[in-house]
Amino acid sequence: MPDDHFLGELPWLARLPTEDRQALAHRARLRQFPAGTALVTEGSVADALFVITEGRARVVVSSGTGEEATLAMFGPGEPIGEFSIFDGLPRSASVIATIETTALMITREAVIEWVRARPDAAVAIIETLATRLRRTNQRISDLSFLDLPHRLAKQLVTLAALYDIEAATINGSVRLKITQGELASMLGVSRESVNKQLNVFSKQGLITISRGALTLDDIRSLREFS
Amino acid sequence: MPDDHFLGELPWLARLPTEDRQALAHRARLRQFPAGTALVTEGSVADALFVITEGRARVVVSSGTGEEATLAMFGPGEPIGEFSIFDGLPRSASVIATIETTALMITREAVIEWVRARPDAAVAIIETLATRLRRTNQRISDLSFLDLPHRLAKQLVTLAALYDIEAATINGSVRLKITQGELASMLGVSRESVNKQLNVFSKQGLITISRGALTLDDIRSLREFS
DNA sequence: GCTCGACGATGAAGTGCTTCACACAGCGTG
DNA sequence: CACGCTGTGTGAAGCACTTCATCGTCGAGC
Repeated sequence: MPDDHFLGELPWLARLPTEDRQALAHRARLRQFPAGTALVTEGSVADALFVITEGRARVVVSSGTGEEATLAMFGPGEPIGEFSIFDGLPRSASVIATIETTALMITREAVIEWVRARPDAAVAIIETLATRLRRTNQRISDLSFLDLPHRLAKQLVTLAALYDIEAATINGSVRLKITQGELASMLGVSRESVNKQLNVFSKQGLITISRGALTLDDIRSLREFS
Repeated sequence: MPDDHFLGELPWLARLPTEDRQALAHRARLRQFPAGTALVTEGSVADALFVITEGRARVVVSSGTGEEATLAMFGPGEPIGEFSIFDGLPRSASVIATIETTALMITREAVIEWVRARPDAAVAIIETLATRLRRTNQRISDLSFLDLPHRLAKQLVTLAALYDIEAATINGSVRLKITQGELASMLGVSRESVNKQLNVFSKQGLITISRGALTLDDIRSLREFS
């Protein structure tokens, strides 16, 4: 049985009584997703909610012509697919594990039933949706106000904060396991542009580039640049 | 006292029992906002939720350098500031009435108290947040996949659908009361670019341009173009 | 062990949008 | 009525990013 301890650590559930969390944990099943596989696929009907326990996943939409844009990145503790659960509409995006990922899966009926009986839980969910909406709005304003160099710097700093929890933080520098193509998809620009700007940062000594990964050497400078 | 009838017509409240709606209406106060005035201002603390009864408002964020981007447009029936109410964080954007607008104002405490006692209401709010999140995500993917002409066409069609409810729909054509500058701010491009593309549409006979307004003459063509 | 695909690097050419500069029309107001 | 403000119209120049083309490199799989 999936541990209730984990659910207890989630900020958005922490203040609920233990018995409530247990009731939810009771109905959850732990599932594994190898890197590159989809937790949910665009267009399908929402039949479950996921909570990542380990790993990382990205939310992607794809255009008609095969391009894809990354809407968000999720790490441990973050719920996925909350809203498709509630409004019953087909999933508006796919969620793909970028690395080996495990997630708690809770069926739609279980969640709805659980929430209906617990107003406080509903408020908790409203809050997560609220912060998500804030983030998304922030992204839109970034897209319209900031140029590539600043968006890239900001994204790197944000990712660093996300990774910080688990990834190796050696001597103030953070290593991000991410490809330039993935970054491009997050920023809404071409892979080549990302590459060129990364090399600029690299020459400034802010980062070092390696295959499939980046090391942020001077996060402070990156942050104040962004 | 603000009418409960109006609340009853809101899709996201319609299925609640009348007494619940009345309880909410009881705590609401009707307020007027002349065109150009702010219902809420960026950075302030959220102390109330608004539901537009008449008029229209746009959600704007402003960059440091005075530019502004429009995140969303809201018409009658749509709740504003739901999430700042719940997460307690300062408002992340301003909401400005584009035309004379009246809205029901309900204090933060009243809403929270009301929701806590009504799980179904919470679910209703979750649903509105969900659809809003969908819209926002859609916007991001539009921003990264579509160029100006297509985004513009799409925006016009969307606005037409919004206005359709109330505005004059004469002979299949819809008149939008909006300036080119406002459109530019919604699309994240310059006013000049919007102007040029509008003239292209105009020469194609799809729209006619007038001061402070547009008339969509061939919505079907616009829609299939977008 | 060799091939193939994914990833990174880089330059040249093209383009979509911006910025700037200005001109003009409608409309409210002193 | 003249003035100013707001909104529209338009061209020239600039630039940020794209597209295309090519190359090197690493790692995985037959």
